[in-house]
Amino acid sequence: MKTKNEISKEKILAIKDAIELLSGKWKFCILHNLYHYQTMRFKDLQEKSVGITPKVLSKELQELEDNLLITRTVNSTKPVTVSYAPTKYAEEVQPVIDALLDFGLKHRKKIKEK
Amino acid sequence: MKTKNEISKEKILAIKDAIELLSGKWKFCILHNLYHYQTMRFKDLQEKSVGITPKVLSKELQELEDNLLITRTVNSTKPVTVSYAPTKYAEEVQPVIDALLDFGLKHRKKIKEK
DNA sequence: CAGTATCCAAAGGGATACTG
DNA sequence: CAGTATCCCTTTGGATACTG
Repeated sequence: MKTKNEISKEKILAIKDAIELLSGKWKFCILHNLYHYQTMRFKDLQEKSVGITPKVLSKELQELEDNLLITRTVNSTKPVTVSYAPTKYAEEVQPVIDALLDFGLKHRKKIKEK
Repeated sequence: MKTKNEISKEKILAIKDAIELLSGKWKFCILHNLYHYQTMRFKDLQEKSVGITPKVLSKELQELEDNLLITRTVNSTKPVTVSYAPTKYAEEVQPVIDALLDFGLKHRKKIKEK
């Protein structure tokens, strides 16, 4: 086995983190909707992400918030409403999405050829 | 809620596929090792992917092969050995890896700041 | 409206042992 | 050597009901 340039443990972890961040069943879908509408309430997200249950939606939103990709704002209305919006920082994931989309489209074609 | 350009169902699926493809706990690690060494045997992969069990390694390799990212070659030695190598097509995932790495590194810094 | 609580089924993955 | 077979635990996520 020949030896080329090694990739560091740090880099492996970084990639794993990035993958994990987008791996939830609905996470990408939520993120996409938020990019699209800019600001949405819990119920809006539930309706757009057809099939998601409140428990799961809540969990995924918390994780996205923990990762600083979205913000959660409580509005003093009656009854109280909550708005979710993508952060400025979330723009940093755009290149990842683009790369995933590009490869994903190619790959679907490729696999169909089999 | 304002309306911008919609993303198609097809695109959403493509992205989901791409994410799923890399989501296995060891898949990226295996792919990385194969890029690095070009060709490895089952046992080599097991040793380099510290902690993986043969059952899981076998499964992940099959999935990568199904997705045309690696090839599996049986060598007529005694005892029989098997070589795994990345395909030419596997180069197409490189931009995805790069984007994931780039974001992942930024993200790890960002999260530490919290 | 925006969640939380509970229960449950399926999938992912580890440990260990075995086989051609 | 290159896997398979079995068992089992943890995680993920769906269904349903309930609360401030």
